[in-house]
Amino acid sequence: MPELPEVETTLRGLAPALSGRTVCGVNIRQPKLRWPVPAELLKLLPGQRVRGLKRRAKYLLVEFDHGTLILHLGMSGNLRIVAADTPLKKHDHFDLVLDNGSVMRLHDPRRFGAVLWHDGDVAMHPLLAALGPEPLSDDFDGGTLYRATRNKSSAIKLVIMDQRVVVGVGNIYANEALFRAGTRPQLPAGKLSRPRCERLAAEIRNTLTEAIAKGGSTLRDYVSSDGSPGYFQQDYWVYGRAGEACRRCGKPVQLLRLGQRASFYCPHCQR
DNA sequence: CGCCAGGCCTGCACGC
DNA sequence: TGCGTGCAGGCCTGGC
Repeated sequence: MPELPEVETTLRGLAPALSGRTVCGVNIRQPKLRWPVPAELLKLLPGQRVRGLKRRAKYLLVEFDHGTLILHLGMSGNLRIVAADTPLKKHDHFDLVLDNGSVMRLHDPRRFGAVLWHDGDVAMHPLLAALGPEPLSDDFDGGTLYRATRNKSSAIKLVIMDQRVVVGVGNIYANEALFRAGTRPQLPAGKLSRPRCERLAAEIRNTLTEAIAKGGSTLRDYVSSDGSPGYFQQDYWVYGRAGEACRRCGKPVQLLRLGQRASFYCPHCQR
């Protein structure tokens, strides 16, 4: 499910349901996710109060007094708040049972997601320590992107998807931001001029911001038992549209592979 | 049946 | 010897 906008939307849906609540139980039905779900959570979490919920890149961080629960949705995960008596579905792997009778439930068919625990400064966790700037913060702008791309021969699309350069840009929004910036995904990153870096950085921000705004309209889905992310209903400029007419110029959208990922672009609108 | 899918870590081979 | 780089593989299920 997630790129950054989906994770952010999930965060906003979960925060009011989780903040201030005390955990009264944990269920680990399937410990084999991306990494093993630590069994110590069964002892650690009950009795602890949720201090707050944050996001770093595509990680959701549930802060407790004695540490942080790190959640990642992988390719196919979602988190919902459900009533305690909600019947289990296939691939409902993990529950955080709260003191008000509700449950935060992780559903993840492909099991590329993660549930981890860290005490101490979570920013020092090995998965988080090397992450680059948040794209919607002041730490990321055209200058950041310009410096990160100097002397790089890699395709610009791979560079903006590199979580050390900027976090949260997945395959869909990388394609979309590059279209909006008029830049071909395969262009060697080091060839981008300063103004083109400014433009691309701005379009990354715009693309993600708009996607979050759209996700907000489906927010209720995250705190009820059904619903799907707004995601599938979105109209993309190029993503998934190989061979179809460019929405701007009408010429066919091209497909190529970069770093084993499908990449879509319009040869006329993107240079 | 084979291929594809929104993520991301690891390991290997290569060229400079 | 070291780096940057580009791949392939792996973890999984499900849909076409």
